[in-house]
Amino acid sequence: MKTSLPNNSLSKSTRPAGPAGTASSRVFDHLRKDLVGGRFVAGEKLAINSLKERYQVGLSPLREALTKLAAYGLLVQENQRGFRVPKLSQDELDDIAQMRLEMEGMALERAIANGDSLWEADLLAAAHRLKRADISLDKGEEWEHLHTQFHRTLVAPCGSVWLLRFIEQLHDQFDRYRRLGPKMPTIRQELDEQHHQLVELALQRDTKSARELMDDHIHKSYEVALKRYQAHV
Amino acid sequence: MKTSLPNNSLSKSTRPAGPAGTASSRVFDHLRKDLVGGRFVAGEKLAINSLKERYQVGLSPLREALTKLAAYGLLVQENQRGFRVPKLSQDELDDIAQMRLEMEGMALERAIANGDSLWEADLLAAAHRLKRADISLDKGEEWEHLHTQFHRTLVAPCGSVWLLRFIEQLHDQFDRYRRLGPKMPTIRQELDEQHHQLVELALQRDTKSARELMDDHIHKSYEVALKRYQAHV
DNA sequence: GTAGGTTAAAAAATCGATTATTTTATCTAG
DNA sequence: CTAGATAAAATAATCGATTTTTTAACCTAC
Repeated sequence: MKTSLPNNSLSKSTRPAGPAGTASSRVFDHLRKDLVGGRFVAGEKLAINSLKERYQVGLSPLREALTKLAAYGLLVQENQRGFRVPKLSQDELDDIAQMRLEMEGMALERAIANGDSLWEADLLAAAHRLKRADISLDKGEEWEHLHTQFHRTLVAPCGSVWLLRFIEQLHDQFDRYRRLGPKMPTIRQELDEQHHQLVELALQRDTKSARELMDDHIHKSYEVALKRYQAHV
Repeated sequence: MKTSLPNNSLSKSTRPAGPAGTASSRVFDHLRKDLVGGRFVAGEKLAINSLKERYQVGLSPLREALTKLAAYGLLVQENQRGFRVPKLSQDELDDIAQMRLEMEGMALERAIANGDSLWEADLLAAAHRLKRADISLDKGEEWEHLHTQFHRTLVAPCGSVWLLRFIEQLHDQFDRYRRLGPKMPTIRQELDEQHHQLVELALQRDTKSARELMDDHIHKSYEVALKRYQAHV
């Protein structure tokens, strides 16, 4: 039972829906960002007609995007009564964090076992870009994007398409909590320090220490997210 | 960091779309069954217009269902060129099986730790129903449904909504391979034997043995699925 | 006043037709 | 013949209007 590498995903079809994509995929991307970034209040019912204006699309592509987001877990769909933003709860945050612990730990170990020198280069690059964005005052979503990208790169060569897929989904869910409230540069830098240590340990192929650090990293992030959630309620 | 219990899911909104559900959710359920049951050939491009007739719905609900299935991983959507049934590959089968090993093992251990006496009763009932369906000649999808139900019950009290969700998704994916070709009652009974042993070990709270058996069970299923895949190619 | 029922307004879901894009078939120049 | 361009057909995506269902407002009878 060996492991696989590339193949399908939500991504190929829907993510890089830049200027060329369909209306549906563009709204999907946009809404996804907005939901993860906390631009809707948890529990809120979505008024489809205002979304139509907000995102400048017709009903059909909008509904398709909402449907997809519901299947992905960023929305809840109730038959005959539309879509709403999922509520937040500590129980769920705990669940998400614990799953991240298990799955990203597993993925990191495998990535260290499989990753080649191209990966090493990508990793260094991703960490560097992240640090840069950290220093310069963050305009827009730049840091968030690079942060996501860094974690993605870290586990990319784990060899399991499904594991990567689940991890991505969990990240989106986790960020709904972590990104409550305003950004805190102090914490950001503290976590960023760990990012660099992670790269070091990965390059040294020190699986055990890397995993321990990853656990710690997720735990720290969890504490941040939890504080924000509690402050937010 | 404790664990959570109930909450959201794809299920609440979309699964129990019996007679009352929307057209979209009914087609979703139906298509999901058909895809998992292998009634479409892997790689095939779906002709939306024939699906419209086959499932007796209009374009909008049909497209919503297809979109949702793509987000769920049972279809692939390519911008501007519709939907197709994902290809099968041994790499992917290996990936899915390995992920099942990890995740269902984890879930089973947690379920044994958390499950109460109601769970014990449910488990016995589910195993019994499955055995009955096994004996009587299988008309329709009865056995498949009870089998799914059994495995769902087994891990139900694991305490993680997300873990359950991922496992369900992996099961659907796995079944695309396992259910290639005609049903084999012999193998079915052999696996069913393990189901009963699993119940026994779970009731005894013998975590270690239960997990080992679960690993073995998944491994056996994997070999069945692999044989079918190879015969199918 | 309040439970139960009726009606009006709002929202969700679906349909049928239109528009945009891709695919296939056909043509033409080299 | 064949590569590349062009036109026609097929398919995908989107729009606007209609139908269905839910929600809210308003009665009426106890």
